[in-house]
Amino acid sequence: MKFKKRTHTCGELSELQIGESVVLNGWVDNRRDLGGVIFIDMRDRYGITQIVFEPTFNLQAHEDGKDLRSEYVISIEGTVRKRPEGTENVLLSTGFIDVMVEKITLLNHAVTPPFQIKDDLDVNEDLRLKYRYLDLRRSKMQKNMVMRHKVCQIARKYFDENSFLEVETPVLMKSTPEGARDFLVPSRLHKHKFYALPQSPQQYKQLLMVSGLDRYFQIVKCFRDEDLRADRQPEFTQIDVEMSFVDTEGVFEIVEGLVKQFYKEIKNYDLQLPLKRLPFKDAMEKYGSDKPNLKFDLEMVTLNDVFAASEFRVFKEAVENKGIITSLLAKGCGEYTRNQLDGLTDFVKKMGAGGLIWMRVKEDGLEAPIAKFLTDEEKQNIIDRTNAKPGDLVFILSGPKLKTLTIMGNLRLEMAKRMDIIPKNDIPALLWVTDFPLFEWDEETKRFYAMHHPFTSPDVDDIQYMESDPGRVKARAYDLVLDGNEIAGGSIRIHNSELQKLMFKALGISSEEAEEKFGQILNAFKFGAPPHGGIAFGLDRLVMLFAGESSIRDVMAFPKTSSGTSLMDDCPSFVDDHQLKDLHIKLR
RNA sequence: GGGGCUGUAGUUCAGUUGGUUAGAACGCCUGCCUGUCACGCAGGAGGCCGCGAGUUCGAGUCUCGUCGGCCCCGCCA
Repeated sequence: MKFKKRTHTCGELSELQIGESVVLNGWVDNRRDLGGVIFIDMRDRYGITQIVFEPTFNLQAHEDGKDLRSEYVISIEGTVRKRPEGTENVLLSTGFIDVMVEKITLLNHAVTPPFQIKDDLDVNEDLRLKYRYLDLRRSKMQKNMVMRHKVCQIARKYFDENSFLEVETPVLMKSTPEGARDFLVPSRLHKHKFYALPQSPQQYKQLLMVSGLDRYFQIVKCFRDEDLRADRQPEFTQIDVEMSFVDTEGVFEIVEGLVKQFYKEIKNYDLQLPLKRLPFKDAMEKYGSDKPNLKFDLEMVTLNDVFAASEFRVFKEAVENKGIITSLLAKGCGEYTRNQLDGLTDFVKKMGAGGLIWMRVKEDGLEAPIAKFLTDEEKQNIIDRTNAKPGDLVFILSGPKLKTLTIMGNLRLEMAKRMDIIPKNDIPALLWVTDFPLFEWDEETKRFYAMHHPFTSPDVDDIQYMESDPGRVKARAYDLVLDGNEIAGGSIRIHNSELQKLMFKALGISSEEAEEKFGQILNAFKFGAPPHGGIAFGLDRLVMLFAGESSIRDVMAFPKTSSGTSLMDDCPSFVDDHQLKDLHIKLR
């Protein structure tokens, strides 16, 4: 089919081109046939231009224009004309001109789409996902794709300017059962053996440091076979970074520079550096989260000392079991009904809390179901420590430390929503969470796991406790948190094979097992590994937050459903028997 | 693995206590209309009420199961 190359896109014509002959290619967006004259909004990625079919201007074009329908693909030749006085559309950048059509070429028909290609139309997400290629025609989705592209380009430019090399790492690699579940790929050439898709290029980027590449980055797909969430997909993209001869400060400096650049170019916002830092312990105790949302002012207060000698059984147990008693002050919520309080009790119980203690603050003190178990001094201390005023509500939770703090942290977020104290402005609440524990105790398997990953360096002062008291060892690990979302995480790594062996030992991994699973990295470290560290951004999450979306699906071109399927191409799917035979796989 | 929400024209939804022929808006089709831009006006087509059992004289509505979607907890080094 013959058609002319476009002279302009649908987003760029203005009064500057009045009188010019132009060619536009694009889609029929909206059609307004007034009988004597037909207006069509012609759409492409760049915008919308109104084209006009008028019989007095061109009789044949007007005849042809009658047959056009939504989403037809067309090429038109015409003349740019200033719109008549009073018919300008100020909502469109091209709204001061029309293109009077002289010739129209129909490039393709289109059946009526399953949903209208409009931004303000509510469509169920499953339908959008099934027809993702149509969903992506909507300008909102195109804006998101453009923003994602911009974030990548800003990162590439920034890293390039700072001497980072973009290096590709393998997608087929060895399975490392520490951490998330791997996606496995069966090997045809090697019977009964499997590749794994990377959860992150962690080991490769460390090996690149051993190679002396000094500064590496990669915008890279990662895969984790875990249950999904609004901000979690089985395959996702990281901006992966690693640097040699740096400590925590060196990583922070580079990352903060990048984040500043993001805000400058995407939000036109001047981010003040350095960013706030908060040790993990404080984050947990004040906000009940390792990714605290500091957009609003609401802090938890630990009350263990207040109840150190309490006779109230619940508190007494918490103190004796080295648990925690934490409180949250809900200002002005003293009038909450019993029904509301029961709802909040259910809320915390669902997360595993034994119950929720609440106290209404009155002029003459505390009113609460548990008041009779507390001394006057304890009551007064609660008021003083939480800074409660009459009309307020105090929540108290007690139990095992991390679990209880986490539940209170969720209650904090819930109360912030109910109290409507989360500002809707664009000012980012960015901070570093630092000093994570190196190890995390797992009740189920009764052993320590690496909280970050097994290559994370311990705090130098804590190495002495790695065997005797692993729980108190702090890691040189850090997360970057934006408005309550973890957008990046990293650490200074171990670069010494002896320390790495000690780490594996502390994790209960035998030297044989370590050799088998991580032999390459232990071996590499013997050959002069430089001190190094790095970080990885969750690109999807970052773009989601920049775009103001609440799901990363809306910033991914072809995402999966929350059960990990693709409604568009219907995967995962069954495969032919001969494929399985090639792979030496028998299904049960 | 657990909890919650959800499924009715192409789309978004309404549908009363279980009761006649399941409605609205948008979209689609036809006709009229020369300055619309959510064009307007007139007319029309369009339904396996996700699927399967059950209760009932009678089920979109009640019960059970099942499939899909969304959100959360666990999980996510």
